[in-house]
Amino acid sequence: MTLSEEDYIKAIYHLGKNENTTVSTNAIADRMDTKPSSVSDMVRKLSEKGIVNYRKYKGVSLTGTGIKTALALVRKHRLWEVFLVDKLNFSWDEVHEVAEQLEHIKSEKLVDGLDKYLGHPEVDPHGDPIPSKKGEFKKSIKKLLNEVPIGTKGVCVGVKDSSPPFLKFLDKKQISLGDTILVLDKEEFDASLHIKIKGKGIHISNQIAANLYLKITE
Amino acid sequence: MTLSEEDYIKAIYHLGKNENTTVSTNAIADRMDTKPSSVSDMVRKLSEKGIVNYRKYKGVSLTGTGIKTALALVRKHRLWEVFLVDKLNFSWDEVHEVAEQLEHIKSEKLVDGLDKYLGHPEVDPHGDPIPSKKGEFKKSIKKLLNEVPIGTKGVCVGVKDSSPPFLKFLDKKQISLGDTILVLDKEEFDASLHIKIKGKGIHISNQIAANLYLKITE
DNA sequence: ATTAAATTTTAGACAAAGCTAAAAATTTGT
DNA sequence: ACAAATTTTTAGCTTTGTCTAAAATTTAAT
Ligand SMILES: [Mn+2]
Ligand SMILES: [Mn+2]
Ligand SMILES: [Mn+2]
Ligand SMILES: [Mn+2]
Repeated sequence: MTLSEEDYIKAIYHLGKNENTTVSTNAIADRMDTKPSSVSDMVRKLSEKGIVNYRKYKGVSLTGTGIKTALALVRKHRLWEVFLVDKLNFSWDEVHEVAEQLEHIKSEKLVDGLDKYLGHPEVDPHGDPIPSKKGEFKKSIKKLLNEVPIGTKGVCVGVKDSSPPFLKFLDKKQISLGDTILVLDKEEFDASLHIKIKGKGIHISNQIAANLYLKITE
Repeated sequence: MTLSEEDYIKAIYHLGKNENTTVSTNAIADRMDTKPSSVSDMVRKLSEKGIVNYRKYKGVSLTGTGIKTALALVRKHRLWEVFLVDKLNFSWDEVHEVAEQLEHIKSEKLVDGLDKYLGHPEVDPHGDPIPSKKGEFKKSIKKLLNEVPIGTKGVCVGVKDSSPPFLKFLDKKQISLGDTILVLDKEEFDASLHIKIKGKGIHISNQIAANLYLKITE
């Protein structure tokens, strides 16, 4: 499998929304910053190799082997992201480009070793689940922090309100994207939340929570 | 710089024996498992890019930029080898193939982060020196263990006698390739050696020492 | 139901990196 | 010194992955 083929497989996988819905030529071209004609060529080749199902003009989807291949790549990509953040102190937004390269390194022993070394992590720094060696993984969903039940744990992955005052306020409260948040309790009076973040408990208003997206696994 | 170009640059560097002697087309082809005609093509291309000095039929050598590029690659290769052995418990002889891939990952932050994370190692698991970020590094030489002065430290990199009895004996003494050895003392009587290996001191005959190669830096 | 618009595929070219076979240059042996 | 052997280069082809422009197909609109 070439590097290029692998990137196409991943793109088809992600566009299929973790389901295995059929995706269009243009969608792949857009995502990969390439031309539709190049996609047509590659998709025909992958089809001949039995990695995708493809009928001209009708779109493309991954076969069984295709899905397996995609999951192995996603696994590698996300494990490397964990490595970069946990061990080399990369920040949330610096990991993707490098992981995009590292995911193509071919060595089963390396992936297994990395997985073990990192303590078999279940999610990457963006809160996305890491498929197991066998390709099993939990679904993840994105929700507003004020809408999840007490006891929920997830990764802070975005803001609804991106105005400077709100971002500045988050900064003051030391809440950053990529932080893991655990909902400890909710006040009945004003629906404000007690959460655990970066090891310590803090108290935030419902209004804040209503503007923070959490990625929750399972 | 493409992956292929990088591998050629490294080959030319290594064939130049860490000096910058001129190397032949066939030597490159042999080392890279490719055909001389392919080498001719690539060498012309690298020459046009200012990475090698090349006169037809007269051999090739690295330019200043060529050497800098080669050293950066060697640095990455050897840092990854340290990572694989120290952190993921790869053995001595399993690292090369994977490092051959990892050395091509492009990210300055990654290399710097890795270097720091590994504690700025000076030699790789084979006892070869790791160039600094600026391209400085110490020379290394290979000597028989019985020929080095007291106080010498190096990596066990090979045996002179590779007969089963000797190898079996090394195994019993728990001396393996890749081990770091420090010469503590030498007995005047029989020139036997007290060495430190794997943290503890042991005593070995001169005959053993005379069949073990040590790679010494500086 | 046609026509227009958008999407997708095909045809033809190109750059990178490799190969084989043939030609050119250099080195070696006598 | 000169023929033979070896080394190196060139010429011509192949594969992979990309592109542009044109043709084909599907979808949307009137
Ligand atoms: Mn990638
Ligand atoms: Mn991620
Ligand atoms: Mn390499
Ligand atoms: Mn090495």
